[in-house]
Amino acid sequence: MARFVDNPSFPAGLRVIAIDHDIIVLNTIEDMCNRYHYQVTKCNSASDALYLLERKDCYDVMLIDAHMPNMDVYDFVQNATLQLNIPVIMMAVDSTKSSIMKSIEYGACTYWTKPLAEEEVKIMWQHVVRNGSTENKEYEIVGSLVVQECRKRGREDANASKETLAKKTSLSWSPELHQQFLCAVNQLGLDKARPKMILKIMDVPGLRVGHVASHLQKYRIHLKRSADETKRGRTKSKWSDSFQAEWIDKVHSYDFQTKSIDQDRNDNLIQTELADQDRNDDFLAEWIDCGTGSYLHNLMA
DNA sequence: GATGGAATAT
DNA sequence: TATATTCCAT
Repeated sequence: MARFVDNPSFPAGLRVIAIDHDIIVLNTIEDMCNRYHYQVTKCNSASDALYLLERKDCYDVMLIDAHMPNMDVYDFVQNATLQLNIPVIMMAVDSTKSSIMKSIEYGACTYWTKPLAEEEVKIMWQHVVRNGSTENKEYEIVGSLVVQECRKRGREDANASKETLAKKTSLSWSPELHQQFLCAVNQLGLDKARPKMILKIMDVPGLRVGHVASHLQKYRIHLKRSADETKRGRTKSKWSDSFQAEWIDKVHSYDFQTKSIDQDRNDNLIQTELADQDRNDDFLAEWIDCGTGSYLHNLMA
């Protein structure tokens, strides 16, 4: 975004990558973009798209056909948005509610029905501005996931695949995401919670079973350590204490103003608030004990 | 083959 | 350390 702030000619020069298997569509897009002095790169195959997107920071916005041959476009869009932090606009002839919803769910910022309306192209830059306003030096915010940019920039081979894009990011378990995780775990019961079910209950776009499995593993280790400490009579180890405090503090600072849309989650937050008012110290213990006492008991036995 | 979980790598 | 990935058992 910085490149636009002091640029009086903006949005002229907006860098657009258009991906569609149909050359005619690409040419139409190019014509329209030219009228507004956008700089267009046309691309009519999945492999070209991957190749062009290998280098980051080359485009401000991506237009992509929802039905590219030889490509799982939704998966691609998901990975591309995570990695590139640019707005993605999906295009298709059909505009059923389900396809629009799916596009948005996978990270597209909007969905255009073909043939494209010139007005849409004209105001395309607004999506870039909106996207940029959520920009942060360290994080990209994608849906409800926060993804840390990968620091390493290893060389990549030419046959870049979606994995190449996907592998560069790592998920950060924000307090709110952890909260959702806890809700799911408690709903299932800690002893019965399995990654796949947790994932299903959390229902967070882009979150994968591997993410959950890894987090669950860490979470169990934390619980076990905490239980061991208690067993040995040391009230609370500095370590587990700071872990608890960290989550609690972040949850507090995060969300009590921005209530969740999701009613379940809202309820959980309210529950959290009440627990906090009553006994701040016992907050996490109460929360964990809810339905998971037996697991803790087993650990401590 | 799908899944879960521990071990291991990054 | 946090998270991702691999490896092995079920």
